[in-house]
Amino acid sequence: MKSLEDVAKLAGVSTATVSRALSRPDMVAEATRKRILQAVEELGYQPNQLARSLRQRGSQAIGLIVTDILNPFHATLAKGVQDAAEAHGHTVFLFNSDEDPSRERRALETLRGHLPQGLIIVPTPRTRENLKLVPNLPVIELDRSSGRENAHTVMVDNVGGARSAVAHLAALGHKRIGMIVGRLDITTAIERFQGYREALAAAGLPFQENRVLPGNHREEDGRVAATALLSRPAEERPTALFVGNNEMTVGAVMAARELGLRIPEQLSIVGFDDSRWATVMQPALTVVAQPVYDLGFLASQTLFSLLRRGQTGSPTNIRLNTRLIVRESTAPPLSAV
Amino acid sequence: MKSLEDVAKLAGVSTATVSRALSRPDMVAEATRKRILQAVEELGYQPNQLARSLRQRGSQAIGLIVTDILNPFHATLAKGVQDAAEAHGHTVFLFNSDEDPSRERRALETLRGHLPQGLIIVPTPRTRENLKLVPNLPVIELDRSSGRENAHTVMVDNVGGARSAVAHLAALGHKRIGMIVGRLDITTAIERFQGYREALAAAGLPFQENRVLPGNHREEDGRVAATALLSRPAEERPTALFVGNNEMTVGAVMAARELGLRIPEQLSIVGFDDSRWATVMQPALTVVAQPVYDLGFLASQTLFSLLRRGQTGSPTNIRLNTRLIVRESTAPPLSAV
DNA sequence: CTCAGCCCTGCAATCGTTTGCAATCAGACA
DNA sequence: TGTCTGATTGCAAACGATTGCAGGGCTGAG
Repeated sequence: MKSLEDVAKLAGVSTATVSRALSRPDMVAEATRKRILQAVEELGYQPNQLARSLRQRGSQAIGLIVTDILNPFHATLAKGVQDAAEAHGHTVFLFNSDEDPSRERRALETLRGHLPQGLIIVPTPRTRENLKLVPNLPVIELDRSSGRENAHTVMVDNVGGARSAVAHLAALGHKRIGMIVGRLDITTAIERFQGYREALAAAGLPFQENRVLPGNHREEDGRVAATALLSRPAEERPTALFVGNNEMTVGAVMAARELGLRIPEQLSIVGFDDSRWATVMQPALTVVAQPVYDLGFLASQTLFSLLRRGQTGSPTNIRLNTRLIVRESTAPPLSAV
Repeated sequence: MKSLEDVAKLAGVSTATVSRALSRPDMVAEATRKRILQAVEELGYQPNQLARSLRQRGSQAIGLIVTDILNPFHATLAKGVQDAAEAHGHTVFLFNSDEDPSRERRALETLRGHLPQGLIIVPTPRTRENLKLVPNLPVIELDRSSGRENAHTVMVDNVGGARSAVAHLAALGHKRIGMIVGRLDITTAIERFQGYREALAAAGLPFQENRVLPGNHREEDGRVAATALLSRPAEERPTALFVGNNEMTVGAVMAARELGLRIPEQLSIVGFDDSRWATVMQPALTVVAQPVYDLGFLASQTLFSLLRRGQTGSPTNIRLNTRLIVRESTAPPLSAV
């Protein structure tokens, strides 16, 4: 590795001048600068970020902690965040909490050692406490809320999205609409559940607790919950299902197939969050689509504008709209035909 | 942020002793160490990685550059790499080249500034030159080969995988087997293409150039290529298609649907690389499955054993086996029934 | 010709660790 | 008691950048 000193020697100046030539070009004379830049070129010099960050007490980096990088939803978030960060000349340190608060904790400890400028995090139920590890770090909460006071958040309109899904089912004539909801200690699940109930009420349908089952966001949970909901006698069985996240929807579809229920004739399904397989499967799935990439990109931008302006008084709270995409997995119930 | 000095003051020793108490416990007296550890605990001290790495001329981190983080294949690789790295107490700096050599170049420049211990990279066609930016860095090439001499590689048996897919089709009675191959400047595509030809030869089928079309690995390329191959008159049209990567397979399936070809009755399809939608779509897709997570995990492990032992003379070259999973998208051709 | 003022540049301290070397101290041994 | 050994500890110099301050040279005005 070449250092500032090598460049300085070659250009016949001091390291201070080289440093200035690179970071504050207007402070050094035209001729000197040219000479320095040439030396830089010749040696293939690249600044040592560690030394720079150490001296400046802060790196040109931000942290990103998602809960499941294998989920395309999170991968897309990560890409959005990275693209925006790159445009601001920052590096992203990506960590994976796997929904596990103790892994999240470790990620924060590691991250802290690298003196990031800020953090974007998809919270777990323990994020509130864990964030005490990084007391003065600007944080943007992404997709979910941790419940901290004055937190900056970038999320989608979960209530509205759920409402539109369930309203769609109700409009088709469904009376018995079930829901597979996520973990109720996570805000997205809570909000989607609320939207479900609001839409039922708006359609004049009764809310029945036994038509709702929780799951832990994984495919298998969706299958188990759907199997339970759909195994009941035909006259009680839900004719439509609203599923609270993408992975569980796969499970629900599989369960319906195993039970021999044809979609959409015998069962309508709406999922939350669009995905590759939702468009490829047959029948193609009706979903509440989220602007996932934008979510990540905006979170990143919000963080950077926060960094530029300093922490202003009032927190930023962004909600992006969802969009109902009606495909082939929803149709009027048999009885209504 | 607390520093070594804060801890030293509280424990009544010098910073040198604190440093040693943490990194080489046997060098400091039992009693002192206890006192220091308590001070560390009390202050919530966390070492500044930047200072440490600067001094040690190397960070506890490795770099990972993949070509498309949105592709679940790469996301899974990343998880494998990260899990193994974490087990070794290392951080992973993840970058995304998007198959773009100049982005790859920038990633390498950024990475270099952080003094990583090593690098795991999914090469692009320009990786050979780009790697000159990081002259002495231990590198593991993942999934593909860049063509560098003595490179360490961790890949799958692409030739064998392709052979098994095409042999399967031939055994079903297909005579006209087409292939959608990737970019022929990427080794995975070259090898899979080779496997395709070997299998044809082994089955006594002629190789016909006009049954093979290249694509750029994206869904759209698969659709275009498949449309071209399948639009020919029924008596020339391939009755089976082997597609060289996961994204393009989606496109091929879509194209077949648009052309009104029923799978598998009128067209058999085998894809390379398993995925979520391949199991969910109907008919479920027959695929050549790769041990993706293991691929990433092993690459990471290989890198760490390399770091421990130092660069030994002979390069490590690992090939993992693929596995043909026969589902519902392959059947005997109509003519053979 | 002198001197103020502006540009440009260099000196040297600093960021928080690690680590070679030297100093200190206690105990052992003759 | 004097010396030696070995275990602990501290001093101070790195690592490679940034930056406040001061100095040197040049310009132009008086």
